[in-house]
Amino acid sequence: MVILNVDLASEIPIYQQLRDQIVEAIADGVLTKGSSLPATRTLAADFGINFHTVNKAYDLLRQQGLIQLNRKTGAVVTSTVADPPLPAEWTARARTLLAEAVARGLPADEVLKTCRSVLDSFGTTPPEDTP
Amino acid sequence: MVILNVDLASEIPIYQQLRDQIVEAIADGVLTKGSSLPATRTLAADFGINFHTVNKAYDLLRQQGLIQLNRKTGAVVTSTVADPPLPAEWTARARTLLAEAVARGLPADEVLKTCRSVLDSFGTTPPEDTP
DNA sequence: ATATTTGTTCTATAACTTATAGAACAAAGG
DNA sequence: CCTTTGTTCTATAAGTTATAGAACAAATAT
Repeated sequence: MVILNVDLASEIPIYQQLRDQIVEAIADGVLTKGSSLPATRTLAADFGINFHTVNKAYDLLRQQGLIQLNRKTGAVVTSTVADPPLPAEWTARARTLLAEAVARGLPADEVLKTCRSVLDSFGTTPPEDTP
Repeated sequence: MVILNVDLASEIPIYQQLRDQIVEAIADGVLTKGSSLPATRTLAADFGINFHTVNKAYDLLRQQGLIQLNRKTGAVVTSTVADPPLPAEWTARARTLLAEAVARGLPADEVLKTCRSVLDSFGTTPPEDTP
């Protein structure tokens, strides 16, 4: 299973950390269509957190169409979103993030280069063996 | 003064909305070095919010080196950050945001194109007349 | 020197969010 | 039928957000 971790000292809520890491694992190709995620109770036990917290992360991912939740068989990565336009909310967050860099004085080209580096880093992690 | 607005129904905390909008105005060139921001009490009165809330937004901006707060003369946009490397936190947020797009199935080139569009949109808003 | 304006600090309350907790239910596979 | 998994309900506690009042201090204008 892909390595997830939880930083209890982080300002980012735990459920958000889990969701973020799973999204990044999908983008990385580490998790692909059909990959299973650990059960909510298992992951909770692993991290010493509550399974409701894990469930909240999974439910976010389900709402975003990235995973499917089934009783007994558990959480599974879906195929990529069939019609994946970026929501307006995504663009708003991108605008804020990029504005922060530009407001700091970085040239737009350099910001774009950083984004390209991040995008290029996806897919370099070997996918896990799906059982 | 640059148009700020507050959406009380938003999930984004009020102080964060104000901070985000000011950052974007700086990136846009609408606010430049030396531009004044409204006083905390003035902005609070304009929006029917508490001046402590506005102060929290201004304090974030001050911590990020984007504005300077002076008693009596108020908040002023500083020159761009002298040595503006992007903090690791910025890159982490970029990674999460970009991962969301890629996880949805968008090709990296298309995501990059969207980022470029956003970056290109900065600076197209005419700067305000600084009094 | 005083008044005014602005940010800053302190204390306090209320509502909401996050995380936890327990219990139970329901679906599904072995 | 048992086990495993997600789902739902109710509840509490701690932290965050926003508000509120009051006061202080710095700085400018008069």
